[in-house]
Amino acid sequence: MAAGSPGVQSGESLLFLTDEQLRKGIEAMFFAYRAFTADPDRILENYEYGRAHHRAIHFINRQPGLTVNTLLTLLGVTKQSLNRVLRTLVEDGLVEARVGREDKRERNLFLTERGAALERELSDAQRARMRAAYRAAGPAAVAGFRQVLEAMMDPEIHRHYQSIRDGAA
Amino acid sequence: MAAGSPGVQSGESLLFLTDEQLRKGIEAMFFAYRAFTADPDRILENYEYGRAHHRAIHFINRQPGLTVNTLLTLLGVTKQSLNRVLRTLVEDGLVEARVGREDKRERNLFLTERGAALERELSDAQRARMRAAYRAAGPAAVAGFRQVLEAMMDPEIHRHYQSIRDGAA
DNA sequence: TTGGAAAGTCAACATGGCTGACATAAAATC
DNA sequence: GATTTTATGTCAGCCATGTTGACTTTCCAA
Repeated sequence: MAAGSPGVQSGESLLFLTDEQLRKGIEAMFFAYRAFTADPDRILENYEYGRAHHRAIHFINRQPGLTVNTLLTLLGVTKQSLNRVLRTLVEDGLVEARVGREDKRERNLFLTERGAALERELSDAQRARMRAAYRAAGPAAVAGFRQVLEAMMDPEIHRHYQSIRDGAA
Repeated sequence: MAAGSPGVQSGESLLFLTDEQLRKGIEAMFFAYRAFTADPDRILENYEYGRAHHRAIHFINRQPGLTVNTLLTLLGVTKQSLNRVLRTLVEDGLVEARVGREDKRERNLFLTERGAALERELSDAQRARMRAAYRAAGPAAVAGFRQVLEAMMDPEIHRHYQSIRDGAA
């Protein structure tokens, strides 16, 4: 592993690929992600929920009616983990799981009014921080931010991401 | 909460601040961070360690001789949580905790050769993904990526980040 | 009608957060 | 010199959330 050696430079500078630059990116990801989750986490403490509930609520709001299996793929956890979370959300009346119309084995997930209210509270907080960061960095930086993040995702997830990226339902 | 209304546009377009754009950034952060941690996590499974050990090793490698308290601040966890991790790393001979020279209450943390070897294995894997993403996105995008992440951090952590950003020791 | 997929459930376990309480050593302060 | 504060370590226990494995129910489709 040729540490820090960007190799012979072609036309464009490759200095942005040094180990030093990569390390800065890695640390920035760590610190930024912690801030990114901090606001919703604080809100969730007031309820009896955790980050896992937030994620489920987010994607159900995003694609109302999505199946458990789809949600499983998006979240990248086991059905047992997800089930524990979904059960409490359904019991508490934040999520409704309707039997599928075409395939009755499937469950289509929807937020109730209460679920939507919590989703709003959580995403308002998360968006506020993101908005401040976007504003501070400017539109060109935001474009680069998204480009790098997309290039970092696992290809299969990136396909999912793209397919839901531009349309709500 | 004026959902999606960027308000009256001044000279520069504010379309990048719409809720839709923010939502894409939020989801991109989630998916990218998962990929970001996936490679080290896979390696750590072979040892008996977890993500917490990785983080400790990373920062000890970054600032050899740093104190437990400093590490605590960087990681943002309780001393009990960190202690559990540090104890196993010291017992297993990956980390050395030397009594402070000036203040003997302090412990200065260093990686042993074995610790440094694991650090290299982990960061090589993490850098490989980051490098591929950087290369795919290009230098301008990388600059924007870092800008947005820095703007997203909590101010206090951002100060820490900046102070160690450009120098190794 | 039967095989297999989708979903739900139970049990058990690991990791890594947390709090609270307490111990020790050393520095700092009175 | 005595006291307080600070840095660290440690024990015990709790919680959230991830895991695997085994099993059941439902129901589509061959």
